[in-house]
Amino acid sequence: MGAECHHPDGVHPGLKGSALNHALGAAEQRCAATQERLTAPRRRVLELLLESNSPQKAYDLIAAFGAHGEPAKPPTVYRALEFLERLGFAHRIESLNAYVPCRIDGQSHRAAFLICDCCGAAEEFEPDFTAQLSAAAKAGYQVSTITLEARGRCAACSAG
Amino acid sequence: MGAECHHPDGVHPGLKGSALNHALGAAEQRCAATQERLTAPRRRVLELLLESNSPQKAYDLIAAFGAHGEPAKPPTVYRALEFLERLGFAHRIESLNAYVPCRIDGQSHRAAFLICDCCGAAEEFEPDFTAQLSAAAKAGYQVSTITLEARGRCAACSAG
DNA sequence: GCCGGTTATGTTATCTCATAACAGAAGGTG
DNA sequence: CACCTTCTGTTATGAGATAACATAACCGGC
Repeated sequence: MGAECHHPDGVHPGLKGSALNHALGAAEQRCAATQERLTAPRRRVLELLLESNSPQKAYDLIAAFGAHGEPAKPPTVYRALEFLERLGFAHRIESLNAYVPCRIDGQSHRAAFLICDCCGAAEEFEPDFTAQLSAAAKAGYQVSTITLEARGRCAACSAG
Repeated sequence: MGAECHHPDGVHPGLKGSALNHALGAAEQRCAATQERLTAPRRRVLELLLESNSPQKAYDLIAAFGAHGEPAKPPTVYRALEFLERLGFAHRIESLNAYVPCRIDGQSHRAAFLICDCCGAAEEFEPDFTAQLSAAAKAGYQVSTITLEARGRCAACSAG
């Protein structure tokens, strides 16, 4: 998936087989616990995100949606993404116009990414926004969501 | 400019008259100091950003570009924005697909914004990325740029 | 069981955002 | 002024996202 290099895709290998089923099952459970429905298109989009090892563009998901190569209609996928983001199953990476499955347990409403400009990997990490939230409070802002995107080179690409 | 409310546009009033000319002059000087050229279209786009009190969409700039109502062609404005971003005169706000003039002196390569979902204001602040940079270093990343966008409500809209 | 509200999907069309590609003009240097 | 480099003008198209409306599935009360 590397845009500029041939380094291993590394960090998040993409799930398959039983690991994938397990992740989807966990999502079902989390939905059931909150009266939300993981319907077929939502489940399919989550599956596509989990299977992949790099951020996926909406139109990649649209193209890959059908089991036998038929694409989805754009609203189908955008609606599913909206749902998955709302429940914290997926994140949008603004600077890439792309989507990733959430790799961190729990629904934090906060996302932070290390994005490798070389291999295209996007690693989610647990952000410590203390400093920024205190700056926001000082300015009188009530922050509801906060995202951070750091661009650079991952360990493998720095070394290579 | 408020999307959802009628609060004062507040934080960054938008420059005009001599303040605007002064800001443009300062930009000229900074360009001259580094062998860069603040050409007519670049200067015009910077002027439009400085005049406004809220983040501007690219096509808003395109529409407002001409002195007598003639729009610019898209590449004209996008090229100017690219230049202004490169030199630190402007920032793109990813989550809005919009642009603001840099309100902080010096060329930091770092931007952080408090964005009010109520009145649409975007306030730039000096970020302290110590915590996140240390997390990135721990993961082996070499960070080149980093952006942060916090959504919420500004002081005026929280009060109102 | 079936009615009625609510939520989700299917479908068409369109809108917004951004860039590729290439020709020509302007600046700067020997 | 010849050359190279950078910037601009122009046409066309590609990528990303949503509006609007009709239909279908779910689910609670009765």
